[in-house]
Amino acid sequence: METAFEIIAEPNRRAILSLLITSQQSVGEIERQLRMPQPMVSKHLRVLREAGFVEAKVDAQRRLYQLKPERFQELDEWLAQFRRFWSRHVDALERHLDRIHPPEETKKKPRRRIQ
Amino acid sequence: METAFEIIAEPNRRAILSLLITSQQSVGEIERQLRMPQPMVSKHLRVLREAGFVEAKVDAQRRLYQLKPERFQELDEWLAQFRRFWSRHVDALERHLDRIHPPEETKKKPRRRIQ
DNA sequence: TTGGTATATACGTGTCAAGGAATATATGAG
DNA sequence: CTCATATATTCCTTGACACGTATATACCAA
Repeated sequence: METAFEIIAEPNRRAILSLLITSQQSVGEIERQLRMPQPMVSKHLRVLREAGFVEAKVDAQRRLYQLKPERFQELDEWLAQFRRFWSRHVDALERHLDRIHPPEETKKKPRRRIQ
Repeated sequence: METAFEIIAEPNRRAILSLLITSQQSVGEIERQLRMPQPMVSKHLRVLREAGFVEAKVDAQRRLYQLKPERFQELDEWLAQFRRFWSRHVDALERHLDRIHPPEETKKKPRRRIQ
């Protein structure tokens, strides 16, 4: 279990990460919100921490976990390779739809010129 | 193995996907470029095809595989949740670095004003 | 038909990680 | 100290899946 991809392959870990977007959370808070046994939460948090997705601050008996950005950027960079590819397709779809159903004259979202 | 995340957790599958960015490829071409046994290539391609990451066109005995965009967009949407979070951090880091080591007067990349 | 090339599938095996249960460690309160 | 709360760790079992080998299927050529 080394790559960022393997880490986020696990659904419960993704759930934890999403929870932490809003704000830092203690283990107990995560446990309650996700209705997950506490040892399971701790184990997933350990994986996330060792992988660099989160970090923990000590607060008395509690540990407050929060996101760290680096690994997300790494994922984003991999995806970026494909972005040019799929945006080509979005453009093609847009052109197609525009032909079927021409865009209205709205000032707000100027449509990209064809060619 | 249902989610897009599980599909791309496998390194060989990511390698195949990256290969296909440039252009469509036959199974044999992938096999040679990745130095991977042919049955392994076929099996990973099956997973990728059933998951909607690629599609195959028949060309005589060969199958030409190419990328499909939808699942990539799905991954991107998940990552997007975190983008606002990590860009906050990039900004903070930039401000920090600027304080340590003030930016030169270069016309090309105007630095964002602090506050 | 036979043979050759290209790709897919089936089967057996080993590894690895997720999950559950029990227990350990740490900190605070009284 | 003792008890309670919060979190971490250990042990075990089980299932999934990646891989290798062998074989099957598909298509073309002669």
